[in-house]
Amino acid sequence: MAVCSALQDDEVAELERAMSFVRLESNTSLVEEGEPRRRVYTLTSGLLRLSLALPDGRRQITGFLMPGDYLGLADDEIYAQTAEAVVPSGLCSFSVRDMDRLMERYPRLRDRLHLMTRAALRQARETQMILGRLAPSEKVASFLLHMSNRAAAYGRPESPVPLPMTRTDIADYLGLTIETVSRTFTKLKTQGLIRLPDPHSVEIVDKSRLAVVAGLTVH
Amino acid sequence: MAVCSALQDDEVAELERAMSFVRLESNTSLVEEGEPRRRVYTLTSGLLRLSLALPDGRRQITGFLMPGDYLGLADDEIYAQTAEAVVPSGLCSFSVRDMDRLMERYPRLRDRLHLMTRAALRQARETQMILGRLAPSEKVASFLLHMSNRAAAYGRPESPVPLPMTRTDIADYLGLTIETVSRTFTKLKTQGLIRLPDPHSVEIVDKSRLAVVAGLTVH
DNA sequence: AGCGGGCTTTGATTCTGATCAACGCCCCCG
DNA sequence: CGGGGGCGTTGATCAGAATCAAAGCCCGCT
Repeated sequence: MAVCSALQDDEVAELERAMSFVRLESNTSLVEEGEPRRRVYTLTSGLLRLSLALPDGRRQITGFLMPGDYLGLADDEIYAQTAEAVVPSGLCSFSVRDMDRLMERYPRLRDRLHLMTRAALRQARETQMILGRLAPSEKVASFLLHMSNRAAAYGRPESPVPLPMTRTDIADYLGLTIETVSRTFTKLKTQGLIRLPDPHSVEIVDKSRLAVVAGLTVH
Repeated sequence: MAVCSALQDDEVAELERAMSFVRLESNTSLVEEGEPRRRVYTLTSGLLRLSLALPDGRRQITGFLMPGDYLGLADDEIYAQTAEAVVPSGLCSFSVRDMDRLMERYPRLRDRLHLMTRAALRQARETQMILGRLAPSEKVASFLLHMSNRAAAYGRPESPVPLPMTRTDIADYLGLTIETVSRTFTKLKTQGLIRLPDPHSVEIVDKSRLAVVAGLTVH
């Protein structure tokens, strides 16, 4: 567990006393945007989507949470976004009060969480670039490379990238429609950059050409 | 100065010893994306733009810094984005080393900076929604309301909103072209929601209808 | 006062991605 | 075994933003 890696054994013991487990079914929500923030969570298994909603129902997914990621650290009085399970997921949860106490007591824990918040901010800014300035194929290509890198960071193979989320989720993450996402996958497949054994897994055939499509390298 | 508001008088004194001033002309850069991060800054006067660039020259402005805002807090070894002055600006600067020391010594300073980082993250996520899911008029309308609110937060009038940045900057912030930004301003003017005494100041005539256009209220 | 350049606005056209629509596939369930 | 629904793909059309182009405006400068 990521949270523990910053702690000594005795610290871990105390942390565990303050902690409780949650199990979450697919497509159920853990917290809703606007709810009072009472607990913070860390994902131990599965995948969550974080999203903001507009009054008329439009949705923007701001990110996907993978094991070791935190939820609720950047919010203040109320949660700023909704968190739902993409697949069955497990989480550890702490009351905000306990977590504050723990962070005060264990500077290394606090530092680690702050590092993660800072990384999340840098990530959010990268995403701003993707949303604001990339064409659809570039968006999808960089999404695939990003998911591939994250998988690799968890020691999983970087090539058959599992995409447990739906096309709707991907569209709402990239600021596209599902049709455009689907067509873009097809196009990348036709160009021989990826293979699509099934809709929820993508095999990256030509990573460097995919990086070119992503607009991250000069042509 | 915002940084000082979290400190006692004697703390302020120490802070000031570690600090140095920088003055920045319009359209000059303070730090460049990719440079080693040696100093952190706080803006005391003026306006900065933060941006990311693609190898082919496309640019995404991730935000505008106003007095009291910080620069370089979320980065690690290298700066993740470029910061340039929109208008002549003044900043206080600290070496990363000094700032780390100060944050360690003065928990209230550290907490305040972390709060600002968290707020920046929430802000970046709002911006993701704006970039990914809003139509051009909605983008421009919410940008105007946002600038108006920020002005109000600094005790300035909320209505003639000063927009010192160029149309290009606004376009690169909202993920649009300058033509679309310009046309959208004209449209909002025609609809009687705003007045444009000159290109760099916007008078908000009908705030509530502007909020409707921004997509933030149900029609 | 006249000139030049940067920024903004406006107009005409193009083109891409959204929308509308239909179909296929798969899985669950009766 | 047959039906139905969710999800994904594909196709046709449309709308709107990007692009291409030109002109206006406001400065500072000579």
